[in-house]
Amino acid sequence: MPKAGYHHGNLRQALVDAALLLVEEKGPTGFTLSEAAKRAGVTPAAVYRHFEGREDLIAECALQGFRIFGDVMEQAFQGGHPTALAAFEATGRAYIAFARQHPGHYVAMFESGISMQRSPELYDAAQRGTAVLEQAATQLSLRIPADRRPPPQMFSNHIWALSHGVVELFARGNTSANCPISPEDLLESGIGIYLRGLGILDPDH
Amino acid sequence: MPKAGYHHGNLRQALVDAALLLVEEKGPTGFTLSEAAKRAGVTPAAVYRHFEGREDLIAECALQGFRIFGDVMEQAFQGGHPTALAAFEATGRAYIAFARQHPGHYVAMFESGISMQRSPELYDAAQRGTAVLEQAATQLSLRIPADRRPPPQMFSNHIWALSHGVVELFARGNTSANCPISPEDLLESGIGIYLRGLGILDPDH
DNA sequence: TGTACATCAGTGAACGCGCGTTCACTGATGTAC
DNA sequence: TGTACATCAGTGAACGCGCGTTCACTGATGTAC
Repeated sequence: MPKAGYHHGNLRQALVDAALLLVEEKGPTGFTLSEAAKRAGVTPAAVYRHFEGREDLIAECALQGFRIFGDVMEQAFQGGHPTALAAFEATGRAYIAFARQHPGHYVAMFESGISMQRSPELYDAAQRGTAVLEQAATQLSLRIPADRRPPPQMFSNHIWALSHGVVELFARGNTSANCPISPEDLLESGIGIYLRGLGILDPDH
Repeated sequence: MPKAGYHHGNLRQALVDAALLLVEEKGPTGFTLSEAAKRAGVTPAAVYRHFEGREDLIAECALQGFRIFGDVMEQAFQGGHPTALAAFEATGRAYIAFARQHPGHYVAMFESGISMQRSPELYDAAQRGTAVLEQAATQLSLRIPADRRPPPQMFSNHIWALSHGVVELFARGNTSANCPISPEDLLESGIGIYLRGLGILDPDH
C-alpha cells in the first residue's frame, strides 16, 4: 500500500480526479475549485494545502494528461516498428483513443485555456506528445523522394489538426454534425486518403 | 439612416458586438452579461429589454456568426463555378478567412458550448454553412469514378475537421505549436495533399 | 511500551466580489388631437 | 404648430448565490524519549 496522507489518503490526486470528472461533465466553463473540493469530500480551503489555487489545479490536470498522452503515443509508435507506416497509423489511432478514454484530460489540455508557458514542466510534457507525432511523420516521409518530400513538421501538423478537428467536432455529444460513421473511422479514412496523397499509400484501396 | 432606438440607437446590436469582442478577447469562459452591458455603456438590466438572458445573448452571437459563415461560404462556392475544384478550394480558404476575420463569432459558434438544438433558427443557420461544404464536396467527388467515390459527407467532414483543427491549434495565440508556416498555407497544403489522395489533383505538384 | 510533544492536513467561518436576474421607477421619444 | 398623453428603453437599487481565497483553529498522525 502506497503512503497514504495523514487524514484523507492522497487528497491531492483525489482533487485532480474530481476536477477531471467535473471538467469532463461540464466543460471548461463548468469547472470550479469549490465544486472539485466538494466532490473530493473536502472543504475548498483544503485545496490550498496541495495547490496554489484554481489555476494550479487545472494545470496539474493538463500536466497529467500530457504525460499520459506522451506515454500512449510512444507506446503506439513503438520506435517505428514493425514498419514506419504501421507505427504511424497506430499513433493516429492512439490519439483518438486517448481523447475517448480521457475526455477530462483532453479538455484540460486543449480547451481549458491554460498556457503552456505556465511552467517548464507543462511545456515539456506538452512537447513530448507532439514530438512523437513529428518523429512518426519524419520517419514515414523518408519513403518519399527527397525532392518531393514535405517538411515533416507540416506533415505532422496536418495529422494533428485533422485528429483534433475530428475529436472536437465529432467525438463529443455534438450530434449536430450527424455523421453515420464513427470518429475513429472518420479519422482513419482521412489519414488514409492523406497518405495516399503523399504517395505513401498505393492508390489501390 | 436606419431607424434608431429610443435612447441608445440599436442597443441590441451594440450588445451583440460588445459580447463578440469580449468573447474574442477572453474566450468563452471570460464572457459575462454584465461586462457586455458595461461595454455597451448600459446597465446589466437593460440587456433584458432585448434578450431573455445571458444564454440568449451568446446564442444570438452564434446565430449571426452562422449566417455570416453561410454567406461567406456560398459566396466562395459560387455555385461551383468556374470549376468544381476552384470552387472547392475557395470554400476552404473562405473557412479560415472567416475564422480569422470573425474570431468572436467563431468562438461563439464552436466553443461557447451553445446547443444547436436551442432554436430551429440556430439549427438551420448552422446547417447552411455545412451544406455548402457538402455540396462542394459532392460536386467535386463526381470527378472520381463511382466505384471508388467516397461518401460526400465523409469527404466534407474530413475537410471540415482539418479546417477546424487548423483554426483551433494554429490560428490562435497558441504559440506553443510553433509553426513556421501560416495557418492559411497549412490548411491549403493539407487540402491539396488530401485531394491528391482522392485522385482529384494530379500527383505532379 | 507508554507518554509528551511537534507536525501539519483539513476545518469552519469569514471576506469581498462579480455574477445573473427582478422590479418599481423615470424620462425621452413618438403619437393623437 | 402646440399640447396632452401613452409608450417603453434604460435606470438604479436590491436580491441571493457561488466563487476564490485568507486565516486562526483543531485534532489526528508521526516521532522522540
